[in-house]
Amino acid sequence: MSKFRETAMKSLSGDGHDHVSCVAEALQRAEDICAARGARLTKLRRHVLQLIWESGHAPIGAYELLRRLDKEHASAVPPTVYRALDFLIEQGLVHRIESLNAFVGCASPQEEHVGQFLICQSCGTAAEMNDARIDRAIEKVAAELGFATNGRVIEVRGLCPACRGAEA
Amino acid sequence: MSKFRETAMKSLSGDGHDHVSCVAEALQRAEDICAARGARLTKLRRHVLQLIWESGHAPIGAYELLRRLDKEHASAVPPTVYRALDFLIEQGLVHRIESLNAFVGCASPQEEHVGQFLICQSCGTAAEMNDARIDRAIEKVAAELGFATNGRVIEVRGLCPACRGAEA
DNA sequence: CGATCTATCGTTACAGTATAACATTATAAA
DNA sequence: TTTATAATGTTATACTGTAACGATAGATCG
Repeated sequence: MSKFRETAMKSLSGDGHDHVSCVAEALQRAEDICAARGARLTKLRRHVLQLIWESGHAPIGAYELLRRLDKEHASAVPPTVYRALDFLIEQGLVHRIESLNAFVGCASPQEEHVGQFLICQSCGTAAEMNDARIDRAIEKVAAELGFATNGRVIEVRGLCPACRGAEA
Repeated sequence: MSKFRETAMKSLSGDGHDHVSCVAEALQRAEDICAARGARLTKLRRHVLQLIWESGHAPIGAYELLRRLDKEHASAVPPTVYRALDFLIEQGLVHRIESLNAFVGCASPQEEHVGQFLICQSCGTAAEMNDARIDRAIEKVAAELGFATNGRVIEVRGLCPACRGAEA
């Protein structure tokens, strides 16, 4: 398994990637984190989080979530999903990918971090780098200009190892 | 003048910032670049570019451009402005700010670069860093993961020196 | 020059993304 | 229980972006 895939699919089970367990683990982590904070991971919010993870490490749009939610939640409308997303993002369980208007599960919700993503243009997989060297480089340049940072968007497009190999 | 302002307002005239000249210089640069390439900077495209620069180093949305364009161009509709933006971006004269759905004039359209922005949440000013150290850090991490990069979004939110000072 | 080809622009319609505002229900706290 | 607060339901609408096709204007070539 490539380092890219390892990074994208952090909660891997052994060598392959058992995505069913991966989703289950992500949901369990979310339960634990919310319980510890007294935040309410309601049925609806949990369902949205599950759909995000079931998208398989590829960012998914709000309206696609809405379509999938609709199957078991007839009253779902845009505010339904956007409010759930607001909560999940606030709790650090989900990241928004600005360049795609889409959402992806956070790989390490327990740790403080901004999101730094590598996004494959072919398969759609997004891997969270969260590399301190990149953070430091940015902080350094910002500091040199007297700029106080307060959040950032780091989204790198390109091709993951698997899709590079598969090219004609 | 702070380094941030110097960076944001690269074509500064002396110590202060003569924005009228700044806009004129940006338009002249664009004329030159397009002429050299045989690209057609039409009246419409030039007008949109001018409106972007007249926004004063703060990113401006497509529909706000449309409203301003409308005053002298009654037939303007969304495709009018989006097509002009497509051209300007393709020519490297304008950058899109993904996290704001907005557009800003490129500070150095002659040089090859991706856009790296510091964006003040208070005054809206966007400064282009284009720092090679940040590029290198990102390329390094991507390479370690076997990821071939092909474009990126680097947008740092925060407070510029002037707005930090002005805080209560 | 006139015919032709292509890029640009006009025009209509619509798709996709996101939020405001207020009513209702469920949960927690007193 | 009563009360307060958080969450959800509901309707409507705002904002952002594109598809598709026709009309026009500039370039190219005989």
